[in-house]
Formats: sequence, structure tokens, C-alpha cells
Amino acid sequence: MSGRVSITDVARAAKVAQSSASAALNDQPGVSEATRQRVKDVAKQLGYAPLMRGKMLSSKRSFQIGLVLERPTDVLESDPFFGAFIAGVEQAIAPHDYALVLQVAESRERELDSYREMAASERVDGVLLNEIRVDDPRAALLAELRLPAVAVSPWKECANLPMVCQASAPGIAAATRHLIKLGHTRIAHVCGPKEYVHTHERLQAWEATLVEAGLQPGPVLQGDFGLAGGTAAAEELLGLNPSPTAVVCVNDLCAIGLQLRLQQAGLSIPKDISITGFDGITIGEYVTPALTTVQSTPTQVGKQAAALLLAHIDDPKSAPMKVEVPAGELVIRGSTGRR
Amino acid sequence: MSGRVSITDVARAAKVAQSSASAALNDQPGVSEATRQRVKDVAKQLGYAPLMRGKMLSSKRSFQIGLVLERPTDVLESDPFFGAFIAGVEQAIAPHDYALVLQVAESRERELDSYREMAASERVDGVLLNEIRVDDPRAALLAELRLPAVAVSPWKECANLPMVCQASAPGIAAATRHLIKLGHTRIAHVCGPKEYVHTHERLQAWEATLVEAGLQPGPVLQGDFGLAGGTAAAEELLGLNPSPTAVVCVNDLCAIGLQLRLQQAGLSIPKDISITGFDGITIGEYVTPALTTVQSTPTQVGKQAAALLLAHIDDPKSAPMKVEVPAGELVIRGSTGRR
DNA sequence: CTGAAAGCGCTTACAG
DNA sequence: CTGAAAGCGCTTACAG
Repeated sequence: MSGRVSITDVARAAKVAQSSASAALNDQPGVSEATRQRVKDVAKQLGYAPLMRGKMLSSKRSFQIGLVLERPTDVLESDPFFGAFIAGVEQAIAPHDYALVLQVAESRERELDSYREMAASERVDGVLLNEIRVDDPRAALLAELRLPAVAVSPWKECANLPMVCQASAPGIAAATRHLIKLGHTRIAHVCGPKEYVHTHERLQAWEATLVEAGLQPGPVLQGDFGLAGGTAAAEELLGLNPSPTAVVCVNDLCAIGLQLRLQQAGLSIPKDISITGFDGITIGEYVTPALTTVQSTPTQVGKQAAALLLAHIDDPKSAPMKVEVPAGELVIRGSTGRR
Repeated sequence: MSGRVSITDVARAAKVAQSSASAALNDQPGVSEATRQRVKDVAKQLGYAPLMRGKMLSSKRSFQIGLVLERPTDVLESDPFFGAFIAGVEQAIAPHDYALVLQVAESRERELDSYREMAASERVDGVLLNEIRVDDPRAALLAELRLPAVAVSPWKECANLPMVCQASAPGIAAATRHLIKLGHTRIAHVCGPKEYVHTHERLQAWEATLVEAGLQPGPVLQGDFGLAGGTAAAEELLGLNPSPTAVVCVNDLCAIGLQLRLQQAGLSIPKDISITGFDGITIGEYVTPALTTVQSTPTQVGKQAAALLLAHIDDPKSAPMKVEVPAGELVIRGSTGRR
């Protein structure tokens, strides 16, 4: 009538030692096939399910990985990456009895505290790092804390942290070449905040592609990863003379913010100006004209990142330091047209 | 050189028993103020931080609450509620050393399995339920599992589950009255999927408000909580004769989908048709015209829900069964105008 | 107030 | 292969 059956109960019912029951249930060597099967049968019959707490304490693992989000309200509302990303994470960790712990930090400082607390209390065995910044302070902190971590980044490297890399450069380059092919020669870029590595990677890809084509890299307008940045860039663009005829934006929301504002100002897209985004969020298909963009694959990224983290938790020495996820592909829609 | 200091080390260094150290550090009665202070000093000096695992096992709690998301990719990309909601959750639980465990289910069945697993392994002490459905199977399951749960719902009740309620009816009613005041008499509603209680609550609020004003509740168009539903409703609306002159949508994304499609069809908003949304998501401010909506407060809801869950975990008998969060307020923008 | 002991439910050496 | 013991790091009765 206890309501809860422990491994002790299973062992007793199967008439084996607790250690044998444990080995049998965890598919560890050291028990005969017959014993294993009997124990498993008994366990199933009794409805045994191991309590994570016991397992955690004895195996000195938390069976959890952490993800810390900063400024969640804004970021999450605007980050289409997040939902698909954690779905991928879940796919990778669930089979290993791992769970995802989500922390929300209200500031950069509190963000670092979150990692410190997770490490100190060993609530998680490792963490995933998103939205990597230039000289990201988290890398040093995590090394100091000796907390396994995997960075998700489009950049080649991230301060010696193991990483999963989905480059955005090929997509940005493809978008830029697409515009060049359409006859554009004055192709601007709306970049993100300078602190993020994404910003630099995309900026460089845009620039390199233009240079390669023998074109002068047009103006760089300051935007961000949200709608507001696109709007601001639009204001800036409207004051430009000569105006660029095409704009490669750092992401979809920014592109949409730009497009909506330019349309409000009376411009016609793509007739007056062509626009490309990056991400492939749903609303890009709904705006008029629909947004030409690069479809990234956040679920794949999340899955690979979590899998890599588990590998590093398991054995840092034998785990790879870098996993590449194929870059997103260009999706051509109505927001881009002939010069 | 162990690198990790346990409560045993603290007790030894402070020359007290482990039990005294524990009581001192946890602010439990049974130690003198002098001892408490000494233990705390020693702990700080040694850099002691309790390991969650030990605490979990001995106190028979996981110090974690769970949240299961279904169909994450779509839902999360479209759900503006989520980011702000978990920020609120975090605000409530962090001070109590609780953490949020996020599960992602790929189907309705797997969703129930998630709860079963969390309960069986006692990975969490309780769960939060979002997006409550009519006759939601989760309510019965959680009762059966005896897993503390708090439902987040706009509805008056949820199958005997403790709940946090932010009614949407007042907001929908306000939006509807706003349209009536503008002279509209044929006011349609785009509703969500019938399975969600939100859908019914908002539908009823719209209907009751019209009836109260002596108006005939106009057509109800089938939509959903995403852009696609708004688009579909737009197609339906375009075939209507006479056409409604205003539409109350179940949420912002649906409203935006509707607006964009109607504009594509050549209609002018609000000249030809006025539109209202619900939620107050950022992009509603950026579309042209900006969307009249109801600003809900998901962070507050998350905070209250988590606080209520902790109260029920702590003592179900003394915890309230229902907490109300003030309803969202109408925000009038450009998408609504005079008939 | 204080301390020594037991116990939470598992897994991990270790001896047979 | 099998089992009895110890231990993971805490907290919770319980005795002084």
C-alpha cells in the first residue's frame, strides 16, 4: 500500500540483490540473461519506475542540461529559433533520460549568476549556449566552473568551447548573389547589434559576396534582430541618396520591419527596393510581398547541440569539438525582383 | 583539494553536527543564533553550496516544476505568450530554489506520456497546464497520478484543478463595444479551434456583448491561433454577402493573417473592415494599420500560476483553488475605424 | 540547543 | 554471475 515501489521491492520480489536488480534494469553487464529478464518482468509487473533523485545522487549526475535565456520577454517573442530549437534538444536528450532545465535571467549579470548557481548546485550536467557574443564572457566562466558546455554558433569557433555550427554565410551569400543576378548593383545590408557573432558573420558574407562580384559593398545600416531594428534601418535608408535598390537583412523580423516601414513611406516592394531576410519564420510567408529568405533548421541545430553536449558530459576526451549542420537554403519569394 | 565542499565539511569546520549545520543553513529552528551565524560564516568562507541531489533525495522533493509543450515548433513560433509566461514562472520559483523543467511532446499521446514519466520518476513536484482544452484529458490524468497541477485558463473552472485565471471576456467585450460605438452593426467573429476553452470563452463574450447591445451576432468564421487561420477566415469572409464591417478575432496572429489577406484582396483596413485582435504581440504595432488589440499580461499569469503551484505542492489543503489575474485592457490602434 | 544516527533510493566497487 | 555492504550529500526524527 506504499504506493511507490522501489528497486528494493523489485529485488526482493525477484529474489536477487539490489545490485543485481540495478544491473539488470540498466542493461549493465554482470547479470545473466535469465536474471535480467526475470528482474525486468518483475519490475514491469510491479510497475517499478526509478526515482530520478536516487539515481542522481548515486550516479553523481543530474541527468539534466540547462539553457539560460536572457531578456526572455523580448527575445522569445521575437525568436522563432527557440521553439524549434528546444524541440530538437528534446529529441536528443529524452532517450537518455535527460531533461531540459530552463532558466530565465533578467540581465547580463544575472545570466552569469544562473550559470554559477547551476554549476554550484550541480542542478545540471552541462549547458547549451545560444546567441554567442563577441568575446562572450560565458565561455570563460564555464571553463572556470568546469561545467560542460556546447555553444551554438554560425562562427568557426567559440573560445575553445565545443560547438555546433550552422553557418549563415552560405545563405547570406546566396541571397546576395540572387540580388546581383537580378541586376542590382547597390545592395545594402541591415546588420544586427555588433556584439553578436551572427552580426559579423552575416555582414562579412554579404560584403565578400559583393566584392567577389566586383561590386562596391553598399551602405551598412544599423538594425537588430527584431522589428524595431528594421524600422530604424528604414528611416535611415529613406534619407539615403542614391538609395540602394536592394537590402540584405540580418534576419526575417528585421526585414519585415524594414519592408513594412518602407511601404508605409510609399515605396513599392520589390519594384523600388528588393529585400531579403534570414530564418524562414512563418510570418514571412504572409506579408505582402512574401519575404525572400534563407530557411534555417533550428530543430536540427538543437538536436545536434544537445547530442554533442551529452557526448561531452559522458566523455570530453572522446567527443568531437565541432559538429556542422548544413546551412540553410535560399527561398525565393516576392520581396525580391529585377532591378 | 576535493574541489567540492559538502555540508559535512562545513559541519566539521564549524565544529557542529551535520544536523546543526543543516538547520543553521536552512534557517530552521533548533540552533542558537550564534551557532547559525558561525555556521553560515564558515559555509561562506568555504564556498559551500548545497548539491541539489542530496537535498532532493533526503527531502523527498525534486525542487522542480514541469511544463509540457505540445507541437512545439508551430506553437512556439506563434505563441507570444510563452516567453513572457516562463519569465513570470521563473520570477516566482527562483527564490524558492525551484527550477523549471521543459518537456516537448510530439503528439497528444506523447504529451500524456510526458506527464506520466514526470510523475513516475518524480522528476518534478508539480506541473503547469497551459492551453486548456474542453474536457481536457490532462486533468483526469494528473488527478490519477496525484501530481500537483495548476491550470492556466480564462475559463471559470477547470475540472477541479487549482487554476490561475485571466479572463479574456472583458477584453473581447471591450473590443466589441468599441466597434459598436464606432457604428458597426454587422460584427463578425473569427474563432479558434473548438477544442480550446479560450475559443469558447471569447466566442461567448463577443456574442453576449452584441446581444446586450441589441445587435444580431454576425457570422462566426473558423480560424485558429495562427496566421493561417486568419487567412482562411479572410477567404470565407470575402465570399460573404452582406459582408460584416468589423471582425473581432480570437487573437493577434489570426487578426494579422486576416488583415494581410483582406488587404491583398484589395480591401482597405479600417475603411472597408475594422479588425481587432487579442494578446498585444509586438508585430501588431508594426503592421499597417497597427492592430487594435487587448493587451494581456502573460508574465503576471506565469508568476501567479507558479506561485500557486508551489503553494499546492507545499500544502494542498491551505492553498487557494483559484487566483484571478486582472484582465487585459483594450488598446485602440489604426485597424478599427468608423463605420 | 546540540549531536549521533538513520534514512532518502539508487549505483558502485568489492568479495565470493 | 551473484550478493552484501558502502556510499552519494543531504534532511529528518530522536535522544541527550
